[in-house]
Amino acid sequence: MVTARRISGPCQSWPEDSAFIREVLDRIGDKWTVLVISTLSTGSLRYSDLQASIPGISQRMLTQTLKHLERDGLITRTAYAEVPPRVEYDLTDLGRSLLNAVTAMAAWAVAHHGEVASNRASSEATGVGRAKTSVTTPAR
Amino acid sequence: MVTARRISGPCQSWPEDSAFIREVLDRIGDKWTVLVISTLSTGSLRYSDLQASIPGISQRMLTQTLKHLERDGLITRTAYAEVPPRVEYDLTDLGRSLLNAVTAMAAWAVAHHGEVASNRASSEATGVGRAKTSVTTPAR
DNA sequence: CCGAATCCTATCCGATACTG
DNA sequence: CAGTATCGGATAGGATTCGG
Repeated sequence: MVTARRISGPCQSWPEDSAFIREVLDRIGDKWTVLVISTLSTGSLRYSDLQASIPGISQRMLTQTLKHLERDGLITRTAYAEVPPRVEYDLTDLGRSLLNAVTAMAAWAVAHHGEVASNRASSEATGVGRAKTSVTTPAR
Repeated sequence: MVTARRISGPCQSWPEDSAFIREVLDRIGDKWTVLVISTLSTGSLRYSDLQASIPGISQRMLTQTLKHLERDGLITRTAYAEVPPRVEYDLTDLGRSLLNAVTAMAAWAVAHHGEVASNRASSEATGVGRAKTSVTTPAR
């Protein structure tokens, strides 16, 4: 039985909202969504601009990501029926609001990636996550 | 720390930091990490408590997630050499700092999931992400 | 220029069984 | 109680090719 939950402070854990959180994480957790959103933060861009601005992306993944974002109402797609086809993508207000949350995450990453890296290195040295040697018998 | 952003500035995209962002997203983007972190936010818990508090998780995924988090220095693992084995997990300061960013994401999810859902529904009705009917010829 | 469609591979993740 | 080991299905995502 859970004994230690809700010790003190404002109810931090989400009881039934976890489905929503996972829904959002499935979107921003994939490899390219965050890059696309952040690239679009400067203003509308066309398909080829996006592809050029996001180095390792394939057409398949760019198209798929754009469709998902459009479906969720985070970006808009505007196709101009011109002789050389032109399509522009832009963030919606909803997309921009997500950008703020994403940017907070990015700030954390930039601020703490060194810490994480050094922890990971020392863990590898002591074999924390690999071997079964870690008993870490506490002074007790 | 790095304030590193500017909503309506000229150059929003991060040139070389994207690797760090992806590193963090690979961690919090997986299915269980956020749940584990948020569950630990109330205080230290043992293995079986975590498993009970996170309904659909398997031992495999719980163990793997815990190891990753420990390796990155986001949680601590303390094993007591007792007759019934007891292991406690706890967030580090680094883990708590990430929790803040994650909570911001969760707040966004709770605040806007309705909007996203309705957009997705109307997109499905008009066939935005499925058919090739969407030409959306703008007035131009 | 902007995709769609197909193929193929690596990885994720759940279920199950076993150990100390 | 707290894991480890192995199998197998499902999926992400890259390369390539074709269409409008």
